[in-house]
Amino acid sequence: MAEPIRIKDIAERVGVSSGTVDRVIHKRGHVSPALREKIELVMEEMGYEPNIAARSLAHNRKTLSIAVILPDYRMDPYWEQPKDGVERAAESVRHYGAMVEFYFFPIFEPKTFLSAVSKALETQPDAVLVAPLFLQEAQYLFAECAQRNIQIVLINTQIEDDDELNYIGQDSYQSGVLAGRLLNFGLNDGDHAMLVNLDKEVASARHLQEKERGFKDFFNGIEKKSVVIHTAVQEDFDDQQKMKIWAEEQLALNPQLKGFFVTNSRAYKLVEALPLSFLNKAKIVGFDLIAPNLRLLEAGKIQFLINQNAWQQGYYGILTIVNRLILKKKTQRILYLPLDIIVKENVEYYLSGNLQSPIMVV
Amino acid sequence: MAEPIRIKDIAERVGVSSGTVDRVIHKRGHVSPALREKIELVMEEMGYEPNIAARSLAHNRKTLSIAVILPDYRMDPYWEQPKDGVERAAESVRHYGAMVEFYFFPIFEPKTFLSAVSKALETQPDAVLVAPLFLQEAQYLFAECAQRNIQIVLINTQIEDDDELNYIGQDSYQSGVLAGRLLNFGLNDGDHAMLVNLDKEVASARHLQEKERGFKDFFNGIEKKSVVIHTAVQEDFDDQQKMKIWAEEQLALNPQLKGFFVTNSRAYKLVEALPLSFLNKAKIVGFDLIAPNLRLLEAGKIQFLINQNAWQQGYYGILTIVNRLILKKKTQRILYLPLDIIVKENVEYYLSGNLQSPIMVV
DNA sequence: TTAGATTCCGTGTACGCACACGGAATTTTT
DNA sequence: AAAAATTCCGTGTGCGTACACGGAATCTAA
Repeated sequence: MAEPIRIKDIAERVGVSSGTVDRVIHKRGHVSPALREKIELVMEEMGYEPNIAARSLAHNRKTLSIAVILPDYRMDPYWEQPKDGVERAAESVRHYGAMVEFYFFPIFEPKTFLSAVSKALETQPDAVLVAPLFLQEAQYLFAECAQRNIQIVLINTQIEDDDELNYIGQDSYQSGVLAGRLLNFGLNDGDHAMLVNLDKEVASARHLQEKERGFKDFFNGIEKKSVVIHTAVQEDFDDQQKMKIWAEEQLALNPQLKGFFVTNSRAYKLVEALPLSFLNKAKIVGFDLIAPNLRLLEAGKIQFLINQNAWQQGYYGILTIVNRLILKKKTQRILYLPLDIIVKENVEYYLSGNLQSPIMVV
Repeated sequence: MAEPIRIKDIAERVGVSSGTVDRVIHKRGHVSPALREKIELVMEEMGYEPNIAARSLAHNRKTLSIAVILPDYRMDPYWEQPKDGVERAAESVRHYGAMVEFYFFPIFEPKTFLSAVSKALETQPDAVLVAPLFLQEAQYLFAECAQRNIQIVLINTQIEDDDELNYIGQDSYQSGVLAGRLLNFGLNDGDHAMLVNLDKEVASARHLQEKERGFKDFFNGIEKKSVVIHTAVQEDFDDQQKMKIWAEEQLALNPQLKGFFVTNSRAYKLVEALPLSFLNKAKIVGFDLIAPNLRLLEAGKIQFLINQNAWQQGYYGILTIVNRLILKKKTQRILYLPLDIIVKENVEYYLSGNLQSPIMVV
């Protein structure tokens, strides 16, 4: 077995001390250009790989503070997942000196988002993990972080930018296409289907638009079958009365309606509003493994759920930050998490907690 | 932030030296019972958690040899996946002193399996990762390992045992049920479907039987629809001529045949044998993301692939061994990997290589 | 030419843990 | 009761890295 190369080895090879090599590795200057190049060359030649264990042992007196800005999980079960993922990751990296601090804001309230951002930035964090639901307000956060040199990682909502913005989450367009395919399996020629946005205008419509685009593109692309697509927005998803009335209207207007695609985690709200008689033959595709959806999946009222891996968004978000700032590993700027297709038979494997144990995180 | 508890801390608290605490931690004896209990109590109280980085730094001179016994990947594309997973994991844990050595045997040849086992055991490995395709011959391996105190981890084929056998892979029964559900989506009342075992008798039929049981149980459980299930075994899957003839026979015998479930990764062999005219309307469910299957999925000739996560079986297999024997972490004895449902739209996320980078493995 | 400033580089220590070694205390043997 | 054996426990060193500190070499200015 090839003995791992140590700093000492390359130091001896070059004929300098390990301290000098260290300065080159960390680009701390105070090394003559000629020497530096020579050392870099030898490092390359010998294939030096830092010993991560030793490294983390050595400089573990540093502490890394991470501010996590998320919608209040008490207002929407979806947001429990990233929160739980963050907590789990925080636990795993605690001995690195990484600490996370949560800043929750009521969903749908841009102003309180801003005040959460302010509070977070006041504490001078080294990094920020955020779900930038509001485009406008997020820009302010980005600007501040860029200026103060704060590492920033986005989850849930992807915002394109010239800057080095990091994103962990789903490919919205592709998830729309996937939803199209799944719904299509259950539909016959001539059936109608409806895409439903159970969300408020104020929330960043960006990723919902992308899903819509993907969904429609799928149905435009298929042959041998024609399915008519309707779209609808319903902001009053929390008012069960209104929902029921609205749902019945839709069914009355479109007797051919056989399938629904709910673009976020609120499929259960739609199911609760639909008449039972319709549910028996309806095909419904939604998102996310939250409790109310899971019950309906189990009961056969929802056919497919697409897992957005919200838990992982939080988990990998924290790991990415620690990887960058403490372990100094390169990490990819954009990480698209898998679009898991969930049915009754495989749901248990995705209820966060299965795949976490075998992974060694030091 | 709560300062992490060190050995030194609990030593001071008890009034002994760190060496004594160390002996208690590692159960190395030479500590009086009274003291031992006291130390254990204080460890519990203070919530001591070993610093894994320091630990792995300290005793990294040990080397761990792992023998990996798998079917020859050159004979079946499926077996490239666990091999690749093993190699990737081996690379990740190389600096722990873990070394893997492969022992391949021609698939379907129990005798050469035995000779691979012999060769492997001759090298006195500390652990064995094996796909125990042949029940009888595997028992010999198990007995030897138990006697020599060699850690053993099974992948692919689960063999129940009183002993502490470790398994990483799929839940075969459940994957059969899942296949049933997926196929069912595309079938109508009165359609016929066929379960096909493209395998040789000699291979452990165990997990194939389980899949069959699950598949049939699913169709027995559904209401409102009746689907007739046929089953078939075809050992000459490598002979394209025979396959074509056989396939046409089946179609002639059962004109109602609309769907196929291939119980292993050889769905592409069936597709290659089926007439094109039939393929356009056929529903086919298979296993595994190997190249020939992927092409057909892309082309729409295969509707669903169930991912058995063969790559992960190898990867986590090695990680589990290292976790146990080097990092001395507890690991679960049985790890059922997710049954991923793969269609054209989400396949790219599962082609091993996406989720590996953000994970910190030291 | 020499003192002072500056650039460059080597030395030493700490991180938390594992383990070898040897000393002290206790028990057993003579 | 002294010697030997045994049990019990403390000390010290090394793992590979990060980084503070200070010494040596080079350069600048007088």
